Amino acid sequence: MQIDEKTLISAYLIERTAKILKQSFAKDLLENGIPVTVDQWIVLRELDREDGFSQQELATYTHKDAPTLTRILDLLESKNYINRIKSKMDRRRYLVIITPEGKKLVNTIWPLVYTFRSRSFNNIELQDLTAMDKVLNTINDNLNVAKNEIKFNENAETFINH
Amino acid sequence: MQIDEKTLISAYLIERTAKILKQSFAKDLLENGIPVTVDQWIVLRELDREDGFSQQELATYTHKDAPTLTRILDLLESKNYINRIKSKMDRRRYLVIITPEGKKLVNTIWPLVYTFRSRSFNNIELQDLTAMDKVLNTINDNLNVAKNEIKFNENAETFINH
DNA sequence: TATTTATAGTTAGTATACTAATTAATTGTA
DNA sequence: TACAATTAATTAGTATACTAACTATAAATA
Repeated sequence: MQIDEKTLISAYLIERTAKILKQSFAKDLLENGIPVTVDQWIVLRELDREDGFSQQELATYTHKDAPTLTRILDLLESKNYINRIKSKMDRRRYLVIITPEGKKLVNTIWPLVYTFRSRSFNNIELQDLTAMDKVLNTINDNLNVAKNEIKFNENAETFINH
Repeated sequence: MQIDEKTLISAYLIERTAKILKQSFAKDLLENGIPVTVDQWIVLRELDREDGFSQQELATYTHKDAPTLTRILDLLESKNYINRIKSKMDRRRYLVIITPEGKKLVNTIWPLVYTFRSRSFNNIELQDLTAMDKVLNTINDNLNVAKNEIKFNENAETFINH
């Protein structure tokens, strides 16, 4: 097998696996009657970790753009899981706060996440995982995207889809 | 570092890299004045490889669902890159055909793809790539999705985002 | 053959990614 | 201070993913 064909399959696998990870966890949420989507969960989880962010900060941490975050927050607010509070320091900003109901929902979801993670990464050897991370980091470097990014090992939890 | 934290970072990297691969190639298309999106390219490329498929077959090969494919074909048809021809054997079906203009566009895009692939997979060692593929295949197996899938090495080209 | 069931494709509606434009408020500067 | 530039958030529009419902046709079966 030639290197070209090899990288083609690898790129396919990266894209396919990312899609499957998201779809599978979405299915888990649905089957457990969780009334938020995967992307809403990402935002809610971050707010549970620490709230009072401006929307801009929250967008950065969750790797969502401003318009997308606006709509996700609209949905979360209509379900009473978050609130927007006008900042007194800067009246252009809102501080985004998670509600008690939001915190309660987050606690319901975490066990599903842990189960999902151990299921998806079952039977994988640590040395292979290390090699994969090396490849993925290299691709990211090659595509010149890591520069303004928050370090992976500090903030992976705020972006990952589950 | 514990295994839990390790898998968290790995999952983050998979999802992030998939996103970056797509975004970067989309940027390449845009900067080169290519008048189709990445997903339209995926469909067009498959039709250039072999056309005359029904939409259902095309949907399977490109990993798109029927409504998504309908809309992508609508866009490609309005740009005169493909045509739908009513099947005489089964009048529910269309046969999807690439036009000469479509073929011309595909030939314009291929060089961008090869450049993109070698750029993104630069500085990567073959043994690490092999380990990564092993991990990704295991995750796919763990999430029970490989069963009805076409074998990766036969059809990666039809799905990959670039 | 008539009816039921299944299939191909489309349409409609929601959620998210992305770009561009808009509004309101703040900051920088002449 | 007045004006210009910047920033935070929203709104609007296009593209795609996903689900559900619908139309037309074909296949299965009573």
